[in-house]
Amino acid sequence: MITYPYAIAGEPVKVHIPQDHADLVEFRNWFIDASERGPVALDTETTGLDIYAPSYRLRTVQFGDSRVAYVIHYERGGHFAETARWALRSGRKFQIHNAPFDWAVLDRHAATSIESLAPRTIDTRLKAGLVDPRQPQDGGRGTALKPLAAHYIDAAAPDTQGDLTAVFRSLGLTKSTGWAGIPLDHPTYNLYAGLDVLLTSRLDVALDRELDALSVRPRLIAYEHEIARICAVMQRTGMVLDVDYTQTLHDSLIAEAAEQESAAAAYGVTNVNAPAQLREALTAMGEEWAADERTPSGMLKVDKAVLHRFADLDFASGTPLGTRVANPLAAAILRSKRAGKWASAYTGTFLSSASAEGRVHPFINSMQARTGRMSITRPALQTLPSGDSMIRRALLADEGHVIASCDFSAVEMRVLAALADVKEMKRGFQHADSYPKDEYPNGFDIHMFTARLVKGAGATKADRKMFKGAGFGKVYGGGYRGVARQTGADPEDMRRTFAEYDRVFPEIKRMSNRWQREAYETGMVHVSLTGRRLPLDRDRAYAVVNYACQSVARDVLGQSLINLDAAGLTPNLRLPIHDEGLFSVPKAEQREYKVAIEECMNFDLLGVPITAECEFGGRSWGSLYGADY
DNA sequence: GTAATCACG
DNA sequence: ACGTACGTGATTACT
Repeated sequence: MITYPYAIAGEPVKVHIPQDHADLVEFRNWFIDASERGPVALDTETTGLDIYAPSYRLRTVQFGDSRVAYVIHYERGGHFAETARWALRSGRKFQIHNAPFDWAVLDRHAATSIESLAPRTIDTRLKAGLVDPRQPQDGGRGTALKPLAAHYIDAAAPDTQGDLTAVFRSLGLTKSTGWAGIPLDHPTYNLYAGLDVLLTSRLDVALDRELDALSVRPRLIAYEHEIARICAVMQRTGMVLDVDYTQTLHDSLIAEAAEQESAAAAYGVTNVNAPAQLREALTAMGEEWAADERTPSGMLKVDKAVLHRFADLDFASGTPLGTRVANPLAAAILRSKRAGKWASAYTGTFLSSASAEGRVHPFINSMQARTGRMSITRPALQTLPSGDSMIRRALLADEGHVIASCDFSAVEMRVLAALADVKEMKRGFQHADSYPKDEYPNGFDIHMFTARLVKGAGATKADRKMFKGAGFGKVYGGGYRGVARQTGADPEDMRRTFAEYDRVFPEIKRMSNRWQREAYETGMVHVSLTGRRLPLDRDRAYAVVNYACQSVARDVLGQSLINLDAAGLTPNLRLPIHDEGLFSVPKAEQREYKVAIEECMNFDLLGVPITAECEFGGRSWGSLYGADY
């Protein structure tokens, strides 16, 4: 046995590295004892983040408690791998920091399924997010192990990930090649691998104390673990990539970007992504900027809106306006930047992240934003272009299946009505089905309802648009000026619309004031309906309305995922997209699935019906956005 | 690392 | 008393 002594918070700890069969037996004996006393901390070291790539390897599996850690060299195979799998499958409880990552690794590379591990996992990252969800850039500690360990355990705890990159460099490796290339016996690598579980073990105890002191509901913690499991299974399932289509599209986007870039070069622009060059060339062509077309640092803006104006194109549709002479450079920049971005952010990542089986497995972070909202990365499948179907066309339902999308109808408005107990708004949602068909030909619409409430039966589409803007303003905690700026409406008209909105829905402002007052009294934290802690920025307390609505809307989606899982629909789930679930459904059974899915996504929230409707497409996701396949 | 930009709900 | 637009991820240029 190789042993590295260390100290955490002034207490001696040991990191053991078994070298032979006898050492592994010693580990087994420790594991039996330790796991009888309580949960054991678990972590893995791997070759990187591309879990589904053919060359991926699981290098070590670490187990530990507050005093002792064992680093099992899984990569050596034989008894080493066998011993790690024995412990993993013991049925014992584990503490993991950011469990979904290790679940995915162990599921694919250590034959231990997510379904087996998740019910006996405590994720310290989830717990930390329930204490304070803010990321470092928002004034929080973030939920990485390092800052949490520094705060809760030992301010001098090493930055095990960050310090290793320095070790990588000293070995002639980089941040990306280091994890695969560092020798398995490297002392720092092994010590830090062990420290991670020692810190996780101690962190769990500290977080339990904190959660208890803050009266965070145990039910909420359990709920988040369920959602994390469902999202981890979604990641493992992944989505079918139409590789041939994607490659062809990728090549044509690259060609388009190059072609338009050379068109721009004729005007002296050698790099369309360099704002300074664009400003100079466009100024030289006689273009002029309005006073508000400046970046926060005061430079002239050369964004999509400005370039559309110069190119005489409608911002939304991209069609020629005929209001001025179109600037050919602006048009070339727009086309080149769009094609270049789509190739690098979308088709390129699809191709480079696809597994050998031709599926993409995005990382789904089930609790990422400060409101608890989920995020999806590598690739960012929540942010694919929706105005054009070509990118979504690359992603397919399974063989013999079609894509289905089930999205909530105006969920944040409904949540607002429920939370603030907005009488008239609740009445509208409650009777949504009983209005005459000629009043709402496309189904009930809250914005038209509001317009009619104020203007009577003669309310127009233009009225609806104004009240829709006001509704969004309320949900975002904005004012009439901001909404007017965003929507292009006249500020004076919007001011009147806001006043009328407040008159028919007076509860919103009252609730906003109450929430803000309560937050000031209780340390700038709003506790949501589900018990989630939502820290507020002192100078942006008005954002509480948005946080409350966005966060409860997220929990509506979370509850839907749990309902879908209970109904056996997790194998069909593909992605959670804020107010929508995306599914792959057998082509011949659409009718049955529609009933089953909608059953899981329709429920009551404090007297307000939350409604969702399933829409079916063809084989590709793009079919829901106009593509013919 | 920060700023600017653009994609989404 | 007044008024505040919310939350993300990814890429590229630049210091």
